[in-house]
Amino acid sequence: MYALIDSNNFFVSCERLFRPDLANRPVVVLSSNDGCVVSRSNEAKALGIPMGAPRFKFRDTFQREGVVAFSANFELYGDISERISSLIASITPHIELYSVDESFLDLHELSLTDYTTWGRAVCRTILQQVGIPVSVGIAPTKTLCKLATHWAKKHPKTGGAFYLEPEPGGTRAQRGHEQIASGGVEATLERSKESISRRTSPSSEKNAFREILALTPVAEIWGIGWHLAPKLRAEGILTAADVAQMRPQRAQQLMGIHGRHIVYELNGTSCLPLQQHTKPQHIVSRGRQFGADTSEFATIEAAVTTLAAQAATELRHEQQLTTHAAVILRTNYHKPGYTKLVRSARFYTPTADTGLICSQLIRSLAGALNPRQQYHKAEVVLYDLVPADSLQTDLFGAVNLPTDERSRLRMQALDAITAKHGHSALRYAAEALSSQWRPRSNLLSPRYTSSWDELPRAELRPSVAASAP
DNA sequence: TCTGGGGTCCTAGGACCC
DNA sequence: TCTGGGGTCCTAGGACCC
Repeated sequence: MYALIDSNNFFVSCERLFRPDLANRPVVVLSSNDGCVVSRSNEAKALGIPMGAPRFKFRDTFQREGVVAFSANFELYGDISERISSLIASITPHIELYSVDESFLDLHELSLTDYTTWGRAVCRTILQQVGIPVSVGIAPTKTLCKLATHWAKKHPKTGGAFYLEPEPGGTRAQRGHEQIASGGVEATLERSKESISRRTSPSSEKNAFREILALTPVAEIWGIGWHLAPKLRAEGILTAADVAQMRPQRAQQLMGIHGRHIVYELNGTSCLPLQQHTKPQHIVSRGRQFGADTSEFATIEAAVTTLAAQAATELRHEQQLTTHAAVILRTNYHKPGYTKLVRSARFYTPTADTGLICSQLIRSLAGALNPRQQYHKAEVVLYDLVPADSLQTDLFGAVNLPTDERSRLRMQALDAITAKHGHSALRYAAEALSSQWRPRSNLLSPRYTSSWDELPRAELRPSVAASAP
């Protein structure tokens, strides 16, 4: 049995944690450059602001409805996320940290008798100790946990937790392959939409499983995205109940191996085990859209150096080395004549040296830039990673060992100084050539929990306290 | 005017091996 | 009816997640 703990409107909830005055008001958090909406409070959702909405298209709504917008404050969200993770780790060691706001738990060692009561207690504890509202879904497979969590979120009556119990034998064995009802695909889709909007809760506990599957459109199933959903609908497969009744072979034909897994998982057979130990990454990348498009080399050099330095830092943190780095410059995708420029560098001795990676990438870029292009975004990608403790070098690598050792110690010193004195204490000079490229984030909240200068202040005034009733 | 960032995995096809 | 069989590796593209 698994549980999924999923924070509600996570980024917005983090902002509200320090701004209780924003409760019950429409609040959104924006992406980099304050471009798109990436998190919405329930009030903002109710105003019809969709996920990913470009801010400029909803400026009127924001103004009219008094929507409060924030630039994304990832330092704050990361810190709050860690607090929740460590709280969950005290419940069971069998955890998969799936994303910044979601964790799967394997419940087999907890010997619970009442899943729902346990789930509600988890919600209360996290709300009380961290201050973030979460939803808990409990089920025998991760895919069903997702559905259960979704249900818990949509229905306050659940108290934030929902246990989704499959019927014994699964839906497929009992019902066989369903034919599309008369009237064709379109009519069936319409009927299904109607039934979804009309009904909000299953009529009885006994039939809850089948009904919830029948009320879940295919696009809401974990693993089925906006590309596959129309393909399935064209086949007359409209809901999770329909997917659960597919032949696994057919699902694999339409959706690849994931499709087969989804069918089994919806029927209560687990195919996706808990991934407790994070595997080493295959790729490290850092990219940013510029605050304003540019063709100036110095600005681009500063951007690429900064991004490469961030990527190299992450690489060292992961204890890996790269043998292949690339820099990608793009013009604006939304403007005619979109184009990109890719240059790469190879390292015959694997490295995580910021200076080496930066200088090679900048060198590869020099002369390649088209001065008539307005560049919109830069990305640095490090691939072909190898563990830092493996001593694989090229044929002549042994000759360079003293150099490599000096590089390793240099990076160690850089990381130590950064850890003690902050990101900008020690930088490569090219980073400081220009800050023109930096994205806008004009609506940034303070880093309440991770910067001494930005801690919230509380003042106790004895006179006020004394005169209060 | 203004449209995010950072990842993962699978698949098909081509080139190659004996 | 039935081109030999059984592989590996690489890449580009496509799909997904939050």
